[in-house]
Order: sequence, then C-alpha cells, then structure tokens
Amino acid sequence: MSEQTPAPTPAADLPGPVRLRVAPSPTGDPHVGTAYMSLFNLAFARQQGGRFILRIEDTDRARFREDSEQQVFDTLRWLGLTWDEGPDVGGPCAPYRQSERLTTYRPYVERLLAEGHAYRCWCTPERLAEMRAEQQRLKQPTGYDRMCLGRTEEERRALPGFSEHPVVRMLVPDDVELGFEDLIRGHLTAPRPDDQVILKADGFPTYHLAVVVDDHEMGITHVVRGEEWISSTPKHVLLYRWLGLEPPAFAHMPLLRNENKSKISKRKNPEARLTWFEEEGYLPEALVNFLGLLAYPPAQDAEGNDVEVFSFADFVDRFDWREVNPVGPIFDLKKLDWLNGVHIRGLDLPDLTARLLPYLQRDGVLGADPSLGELARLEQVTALIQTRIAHLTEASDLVAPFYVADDAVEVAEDARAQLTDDAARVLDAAYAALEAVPDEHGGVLGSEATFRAPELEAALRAALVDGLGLKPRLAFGPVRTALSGRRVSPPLFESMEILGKASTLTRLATLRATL
RNA sequence: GGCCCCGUUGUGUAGUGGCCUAGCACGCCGCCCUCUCAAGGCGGUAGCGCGGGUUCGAAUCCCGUCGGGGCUACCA
Repeated sequence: MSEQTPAPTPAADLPGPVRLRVAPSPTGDPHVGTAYMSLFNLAFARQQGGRFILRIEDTDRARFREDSEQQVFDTLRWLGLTWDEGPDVGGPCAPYRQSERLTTYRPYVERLLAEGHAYRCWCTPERLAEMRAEQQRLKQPTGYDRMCLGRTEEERRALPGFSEHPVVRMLVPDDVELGFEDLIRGHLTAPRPDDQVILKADGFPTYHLAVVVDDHEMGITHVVRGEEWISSTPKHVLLYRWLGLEPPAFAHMPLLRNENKSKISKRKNPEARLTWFEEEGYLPEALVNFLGLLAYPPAQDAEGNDVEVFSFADFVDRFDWREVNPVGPIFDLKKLDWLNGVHIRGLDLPDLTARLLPYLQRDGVLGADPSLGELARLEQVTALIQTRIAHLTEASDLVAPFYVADDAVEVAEDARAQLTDDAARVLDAAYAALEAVPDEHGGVLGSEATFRAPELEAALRAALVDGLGLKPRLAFGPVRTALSGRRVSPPLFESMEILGKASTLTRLATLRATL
C-alpha cells in the first residue's frame, strides 16, 4: 500500500526561499483575525523574498457560505494584503481549495491505515456525545474510548451506536511528543491529543489532516496561525512524523480580544467583520497600520519617541518574530480612529477627493455621474475638510451644503436655535458688505478673482466686528448658518469663495427672509 | 473538571537585575491658537495583579497564589 503514497514535493521545486499561507474558512463575513494573520504572514514572506499563499479551507460543508470566499478576496485585496498563489490567481500547487483536493488526501489516509497509525471508527455522533457527557460527569478527561479499535466492521456492528459510515481516527501512542518550538513563544508543550478524527463520514478530511497534507504539498515553511491552535499542534507534528515529512516552523500569534478579553467574535463586535471597516470610512492603510501595532512594538525615533504611523513596507523592513508579544491585545478602535485621521491628512488632494466620492454618492450628496464642475468643486471642498474628518463617512455632512440649491439649504434645529435677535441685523450688514465686494475673474482660469477669502474676511470684519461692534463668533454665526444651515461648517470665508458671490448672497437673503 | 497559554496606566506598547522618583503613543482633562468644528502647540491624569523568596539592589530571576484567555467536535 505504501507505493500509493505520493512522492513528497520538495520545497526546492517551489518558488520562494520561504512559503507562508493564510487559510481562512469561508463561513461568513471575513474575520479581522484573518487580516491580522495575513499581515504577519505577508510581512515575513516579503521580507524574506518568499511567497504568500491563500488557501481556502472549506472542509466544513455544514458552515460553508457561498459568497464568503469572494468576500475574503475582496477584503484582503482592499487592504493590499495580496497573495502570490491562490484559488483565483492559481499557482504551482493548484487547486487551492481543499474541497477540490479530496483525492489528494486519500492516499495519506490509506497509508496511515495500512501502517496501523489510524483506524476506522463506526461510532455514531450520538454515542460519542453520550460518552463525552459521561466522562464530564465523572470529571474524567474527555477523549475517544477506542471502542472501535481492533474491531472489524462485523464485530463492531454487533455493538450499540453503530453507524454505516465510518470515520478514520489517529491512533495516538502513549509516548506522543507534546513539545515543540514556537518562533514567538519558544519551547511549548501542549495537551495530549485524543484519537482525533482525520477523515469524516462525508469523505472530507478534518482540518488536522488537510492542514498537514496541504502545508506539505504546498511547501509551506512557516505555519503562522492563531494561539487557539497551540493545543492541536502535537497532532500535526505526529502526522508529519508518521508520514515521514519534515514539519514546518510554527508561530502562534496571540488572539485579538473583545473588551472583556474573550476571543474576538463577530457576534460581540461588529468591527470583527472585515467588511465593516470600509463601510465605516476607514482607509485600508490605516487599518493595516493599526493591526501592525497590536502585539507588536512600534519603531522608535532618535529621541526615543514611538513611530506609530507607518506603511506596510516600513513594517516589513523591521519585522522580527521575536518581537511579537504573546499577550492577546484588546481590539480597541480609539487608536485606529486617530490613525485614520493621520492617514487622511497625509493623502494628496486628488486622492482624498477620489476616495470620498463613493461615500458621498452612497449618501446621496452627489449623483452617480457627477459633472466636471461638481468634481472640481469637490476637490476645493475636500481641501477644507481634510483636517476635519477622522472617517471618510463624516464628509457627507460637511460637503452636502455645497451641493444643494441656494433656496433649499436646510437649517438645522440647533443652528436656528442659536440665532439671536441680532441675526437679522447681522445678515443685512453682511449682505451689504459682500454685495460691495467686486466679483471679477481676471487672469488665467480666474487666478486673479476678487471674490476671495481674504477680501471677504476683511469686508465682513469691517462690517460686523468693527461696524456693529460684535464679537467675531457672534458676528459670523448667523452667516455660517445662512451658508451651511449648520452651527459647524468648514471655514466660512473659504466656503463663500467656493460658493461664489451669487450663491452666497442668495443664501444670506434666504435665511434673512425667514426671520 | 482536565490540559495549555498569558498577566506594566482605560487602550496599545518600551523595559531582559542598578540609567525606573517606570518611557512613548492613543484616550481623557486643562490651557494656547481661533469665524464654528477640527488640525496644531503646551501641560496634566493614570500602571508593574498579589504574597513569599534570591540579591547590596527586582517591573525584570525563582516559587506560590489569584486573575484572564484558549483548547477539550465527524468546526476551523
């Protein structure tokens, strides 16, 4: 039977001095943990000039979700954490979906069976559940009681809890090696495994068999995964040994936590869903930056200050497994919000404008096909709000007043409430002052226009602050409300410049008429 | 219950026996700037889980304890 064993593919035949993979299960919205693992896998692969592989572990048919795989592709690409080999891009180890590799696993199972390292088990799930319940009741360690070990199908059939569709289990020896080396944690010991199922009744391998076979066949040199896998690593090491394969290096990353320190879950945390971040207006580079700060120390500058703002390339340059902190960090978004603002401020204007557009369209501020004029105005407005938003989603509120008709500015409740008895007088004076500012457009592309912020500020200050003797904030409040309908808006004079003289005057008059 | 992993301000981290009266960043609070809101500048708040050792000296080493987490599936 051993002649059926496929020849192990030497890693030397495959590209890259190191080969790492991320192996998500398509069981729903992609998890932020997948991005986190991808970041560290990719960083090391890039640093070493190796390859990063995406493998879909879809052996759980019960939890399989049709659209999940595409979401994994989309979200990781959005983050820029792209793979060299995978189901969609192919590669020398295709296919990269475990459900398409069923024939690959079979010879391995046959060999383990033939060599006495594995055995068939006909116990029904009901019998196993009862057995476990009994073990727990007696406060015994749980584990398969080996009822099927050494029995033929006929012998087993005579006993209770028999199923027509057997599984295959590992026969874990008493002297199984429980220790292994971890790149992050040093020498580790893990619990003694029970006779783990490696082939399910439906013919699919379990994770434990598939991961070992695929990691070997795909030439994976470093297995980087979450801490929750520490306790099953001895099973994998055992399989490598039985199969005569060299195990990869292991790095078990800490788990991201909920605020109550439990393993981060999509149920408790909407932000555990990767799709959430784009919806909420986060920049992918900010999220990657943030993830690179969790359980990993930032670089320090010459003065000893942390350098917490960095790109993926920076992260790659200084990456080292030994620096990874084994403590599971709480996934707290406060710093991400700050980082997002920092990255937004770092974008050049055309870039930020382009990134804002889909959010403005989603919120109905702009239509599906904005005109050139609307887009030109958007870039001007974007310049005014760049330091004023921490999320791309915050732009709509600030931008909207620049795209409504002058007689349709919606005056917010709180803005109207703060209009004092003075407001009419202020608006009249402002109108008169602004009407007097010439509106000429000399020079190339109106570069010598006269209706500009400095002139407008001077005119209004003269009229309202000096003329009416008002405090600046009282003087400009009604004007702001007239233009934007809000208490808070982008800078006033720059806003008037963008709106232009006609719109500015119309808006002043419109609010004035309601007083 | 059993086995395993982990424990520095609210959060992320620095610190590997003296440079620590514990540094940095975010958050929070205050002040400055200011046409609103931001951004920016300045300052402040807050921590080595606990108890024993070892040592001239411990956040750093050892033991215990407590706390948190993970695994304990024909899920990954």
